[in-house]
Amino acid sequence: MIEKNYQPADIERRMSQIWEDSGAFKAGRPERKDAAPFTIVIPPPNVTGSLHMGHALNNTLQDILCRFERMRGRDVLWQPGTDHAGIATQMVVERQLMERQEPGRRDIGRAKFLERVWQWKAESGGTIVNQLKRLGASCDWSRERFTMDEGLSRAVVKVFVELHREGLIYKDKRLVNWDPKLLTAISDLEVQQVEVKGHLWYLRYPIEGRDFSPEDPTSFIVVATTRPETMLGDTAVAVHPDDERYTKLVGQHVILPLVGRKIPIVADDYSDPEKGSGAVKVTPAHDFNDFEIGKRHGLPQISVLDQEGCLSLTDNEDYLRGLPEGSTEFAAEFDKIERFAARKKIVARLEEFGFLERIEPNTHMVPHGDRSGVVIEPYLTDQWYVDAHALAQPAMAAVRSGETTFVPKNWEKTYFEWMENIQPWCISRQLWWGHQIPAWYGPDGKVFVAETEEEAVGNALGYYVEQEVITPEQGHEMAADPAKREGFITRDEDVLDTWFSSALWPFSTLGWPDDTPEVARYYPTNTLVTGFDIIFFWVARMMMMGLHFMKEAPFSTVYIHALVRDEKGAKMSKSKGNVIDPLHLIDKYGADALRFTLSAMAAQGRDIKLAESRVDGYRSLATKLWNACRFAEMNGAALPEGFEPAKAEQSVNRWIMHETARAAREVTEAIEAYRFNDAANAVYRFIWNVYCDWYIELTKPLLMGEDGPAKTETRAMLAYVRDEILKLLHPFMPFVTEELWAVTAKRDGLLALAPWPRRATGVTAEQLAEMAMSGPSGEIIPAGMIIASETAEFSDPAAEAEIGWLVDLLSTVRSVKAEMNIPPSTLTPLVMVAASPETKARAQHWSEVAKRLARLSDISFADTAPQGAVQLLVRGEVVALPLKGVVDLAAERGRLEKELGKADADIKRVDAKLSNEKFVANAPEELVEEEKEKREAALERRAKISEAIERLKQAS
RNA sequence: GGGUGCGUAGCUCAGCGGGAGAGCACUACCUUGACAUGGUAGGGGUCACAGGUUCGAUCCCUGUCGCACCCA
Repeated sequence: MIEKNYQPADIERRMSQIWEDSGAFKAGRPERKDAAPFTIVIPPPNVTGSLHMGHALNNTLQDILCRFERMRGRDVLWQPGTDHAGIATQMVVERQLMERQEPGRRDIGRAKFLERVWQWKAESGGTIVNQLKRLGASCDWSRERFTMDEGLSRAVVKVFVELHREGLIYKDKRLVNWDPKLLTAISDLEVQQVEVKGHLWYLRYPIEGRDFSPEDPTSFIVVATTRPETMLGDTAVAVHPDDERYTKLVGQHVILPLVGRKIPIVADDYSDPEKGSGAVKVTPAHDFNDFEIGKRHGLPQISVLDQEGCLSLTDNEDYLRGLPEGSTEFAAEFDKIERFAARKKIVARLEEFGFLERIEPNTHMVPHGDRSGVVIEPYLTDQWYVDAHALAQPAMAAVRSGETTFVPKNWEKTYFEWMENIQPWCISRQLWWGHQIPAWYGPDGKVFVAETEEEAVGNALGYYVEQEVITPEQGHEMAADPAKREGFITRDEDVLDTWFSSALWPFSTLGWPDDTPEVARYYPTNTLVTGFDIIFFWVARMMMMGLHFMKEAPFSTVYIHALVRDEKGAKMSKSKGNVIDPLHLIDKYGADALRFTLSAMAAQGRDIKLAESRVDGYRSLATKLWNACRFAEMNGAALPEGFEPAKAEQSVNRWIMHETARAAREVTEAIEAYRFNDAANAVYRFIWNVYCDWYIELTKPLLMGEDGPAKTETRAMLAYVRDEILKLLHPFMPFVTEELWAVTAKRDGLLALAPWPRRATGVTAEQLAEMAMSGPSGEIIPAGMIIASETAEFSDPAAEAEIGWLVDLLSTVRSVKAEMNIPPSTLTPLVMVAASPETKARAQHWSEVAKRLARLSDISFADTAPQGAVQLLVRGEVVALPLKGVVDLAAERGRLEKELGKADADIKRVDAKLSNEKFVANAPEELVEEEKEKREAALERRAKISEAIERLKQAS
């Protein structure tokens, strides 16, 4: 029995439980061992995360694909899990310690702190997973993975060691994006460029050998900078080689103000003559561009800041090297001043000595850490790098060759753009939470990389014994006792970038590096579904690692979906306060409504501006379906064993079969092409505008009439189409459909595992039959369901023409009656004028339906329209409503003349085309034919309308 | 500065060479045998602007204006 009201919250809770208990989403179902696998790995959300709209969209689309393919009989693995989110997680736990007024991270030490992180993970790490379940994500939850799992960690170590052995991972001293608050390097992609109203400071650098005077422009060169405090680390001044103002100065030197260092003036293209003074200061240790200039000109790199962004001068050998006498005083005075305070102080000092020419307001982009929010410092440090350039080559080739394709295709351009300009990937992070780098150092700093500590220590001790740094006896002792080697052999403290482990996700989750059956069966995966903002994070890196270690690209299709924005089109962000919480929408409208909304709006290549009213609107679809199913139930809808819908005799039943087949085709093809919005709209239209609006209305007389074969057939068809609808809608609205599936008939299996109305390509009819016959627990499924999957090719143009005529008739009559202001309660007679035998038969057959739906008292036939009747054209034939007395004849004449005008306009337009020689010559033949037919039809219409007007004249 | 995409009904969006559609909102009417979370009928758009290509442009090309995002 179907409940009276549709209550999503209740249904969703129950269905989640049923899916979980039945193991419906488990990959590797025995009865599908011969079926083609379909694999998707979830882009693992941060373990600290909670569901936002982006996740909701991303996972809805993945779920649609998975449920669709599962119903098509494939062995679906949707691999779920989370990533350990190094910085984010560490911050969460540190904050927690602070809030609880417990000792901080550094106080309790690394081991203890990591314990706390794991403890946190056990308590709160499952939030997002549970939220995904609420959304209805049909992942194989039994296979859930975490990037810090033992298995995945082994994969990370193996990959690191192998890449290191191949020279693709190395240690280097380069500039990194340094977060002075979190005290770690961060990735380019974790840096947000923020527009800041700053200044451009114009500084006078005295030219060597001339007497500096602010009054004498020949005694100095002016450089413009947005970061005056870095001037302490300047090692050159650059001018453009073609800039004639400075040609003579190239090769000369300037004396760095305050510091006293002698630095060269070099010619470099980087300097823009149009900007500032045309001369720039070069600080290789504090600016990415300057770093490159420095390399081109062999300049020293002088870092003047410490990890926390304070000036570091007194103990700084690089800084002090080559400075004149007395400069230590300045160093002592400015040492340890925080960078922004230092800026003020340095500018003041420069001004005091006449080195400051002027200050201009200047709006520019300043890098900020997206976690810490502080200004990021380009900072010179030793870090581990992956040779991304080398790994990118096969990754690009795979896309060029079509091994992997992007949908929509234009994202390939973004992918190539990024891959071609890829920089070495800095993978070390100065954090505790993450995969600690498997590298050990000896006393001389020599590095030993190995998969295990034993191996690394063994190698190291062997090496130092051989080098006679230690004796063999010492070596043995140290090997046996970690305490003895402490201080001699030390492990690298740093951990790896979270994305390093995420890059391995498509194969590490399947059990690699072990040789598991899952790796063999499910790799490479089929589709990756992700947002474009993650192309760089994810797609690129998984492609690199997948190709390098598995020799095959990790997925054949990358579907890039839109960003979900607020209804005004702004990106949702906490700071803007425009975030729409998907869980709030789920609570309010149900997960099904949210999912349907997101899919209906997921047009390719376009962002989703989400308005809550749309969700509300699509909830109505669930309600509508609910009530349609109630109607079917109340009217004895039942699918008898052996029912063959294709053999239905009633034209309305043949028509709905025709429409069902069409809908199934549309939905299937749209999902196959990742046109989720088209698929959603097709199923929406079919349910509401075909099944509910017409089929149910047209069959009411049959269903409520006397028992007989026609009624039996209609009851069967009502149930049959309902079931097909439940299937077609299931990927979009899994909860309500699964519930209705369960309550509308005695079923032998879940809807989630029922066969799709159209056969999957690559699955034979035999395979399908086999799958259909043995349900989840081996039970037998009625034959009707097998037929269901076979009849989707059904087509019946005759039935379509008949019902089409009926629909036109009813719509036209209703429209005119409304226009004439005839109250719906007034029943009026209808006269078919000079009806063809076919029309006459149809009219007789459908008279009861027509009378009810168009509020008619009677249908009769005549050779001519009665005097003073309203005359209508339905598919080329005249239908009259004798409304003499009810109708204002003048108004009716006005209406007809308007119609006549329309017909005339149509004829004129078509004539204009057809009389255009160029059109007839150039347009496709069938189009010209079409136009001719249009002309004929319009002429005929015009004649009938004229006739009607004549008749009306006679009446008045 | 470079790139990508977008300006279509009051709002949110489809469509994309052959006289424009949906949902919501709006108007009128309807407690008709599932559904008022409903039904029926309707109003509403020089498809941002200006050129060009074409027999024909909302759709293709160029430019302008406006908006958004990405990368410097």
